[in-house]
Amino acid sequence: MGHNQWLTSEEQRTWRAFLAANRLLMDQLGRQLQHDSGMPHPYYEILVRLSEVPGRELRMSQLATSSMSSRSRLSHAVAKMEEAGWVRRKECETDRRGAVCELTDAGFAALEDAAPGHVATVRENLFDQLTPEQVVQLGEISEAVVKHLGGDKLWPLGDRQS
Amino acid sequence: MGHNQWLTSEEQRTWRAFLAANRLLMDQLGRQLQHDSGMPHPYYEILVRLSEVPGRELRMSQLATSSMSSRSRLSHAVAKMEEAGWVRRKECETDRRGAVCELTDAGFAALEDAAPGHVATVRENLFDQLTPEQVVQLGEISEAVVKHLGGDKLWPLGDRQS
DNA sequence: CCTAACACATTGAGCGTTCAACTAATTCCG
DNA sequence: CGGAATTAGTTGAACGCTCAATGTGTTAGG
Repeated sequence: MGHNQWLTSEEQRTWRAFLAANRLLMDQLGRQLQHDSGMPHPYYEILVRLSEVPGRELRMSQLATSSMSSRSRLSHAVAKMEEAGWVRRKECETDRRGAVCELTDAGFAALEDAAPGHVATVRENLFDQLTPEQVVQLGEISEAVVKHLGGDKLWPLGDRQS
Repeated sequence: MGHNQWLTSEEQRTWRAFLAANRLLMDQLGRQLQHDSGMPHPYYEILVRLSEVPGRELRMSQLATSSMSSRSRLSHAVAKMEEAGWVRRKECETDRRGAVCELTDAGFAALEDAAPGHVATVRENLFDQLTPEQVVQLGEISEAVVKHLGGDKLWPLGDRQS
């Protein structure tokens, strides 16, 4: 692994602030979404992915990686969301093992309902606290981490065309 | 709240990278800790706080805020860690409602066992991917978020003496 | 071909977290 | 002082996630 065994004091400081910021931010986001829209944050992310793709449907596998879920997590989540009527499972034409997950109109509507409050929370608690340069910096830092953790296959993050 | 309703495209990009980085990083950390040391990441953080304080004991309430737990979460967590023998509950002398949580020798040992692997994972997946300037930037960004989210009362984060 | 290895997706048990409800002690204030 | 509001901490049910195991379809290699 890296250089020494321990963190420098600058790294320590950063690490602790990072942990605190993340937990506070994510807790806040989750609370807001759950309270105002009755969905946990990961479900929201799944709906977003589906809503952005042509046909509003995706193979379970691609939906999993693009929403950073394990397959298992996604299965459970889709089961719940199917009960809620937000999503529908279909068989895959080209691979009989596969399943395709399709966003329903009700699901799209739920997403449209949830989005404004969610975005406002993100803005208030993150972007309103940062300078424009810091927004860029945070993006670069995050992309470096994602790149290392194999998130290559995530989506346009690398911003080549498409 | 903030300016407009939506995020700029730069903010969008940053936000998605940030979400991906966080989930990938935290999942990795949790997996490593659980696998190698049999504890979830939040428990590790609690042990760390206790280990750093004189007497290795803290009021439940302070332990909760300093580890960014809800009271309820901490109660459940301490119950589990008490079963594991890592921690012990004592009555509070000055407030009969209160409880004090004390780190046992076994708990300290468990922490010492877990630390090297954990730190190595943090280093490999975060700090080794960043330039020294980015480490500073991430610290500043995180502190801005923490400050807004009322993490004032967390701990020396604001780096006044103490 | 036909089997062995692999990939897709689901399932259930176990666990940690949340939320709301609750007990009990303390503080505030008229 | 004495009652109301606040604060400390716990509890149980509901729920999402992880992990390991399973079923089933696909691909590769002898």
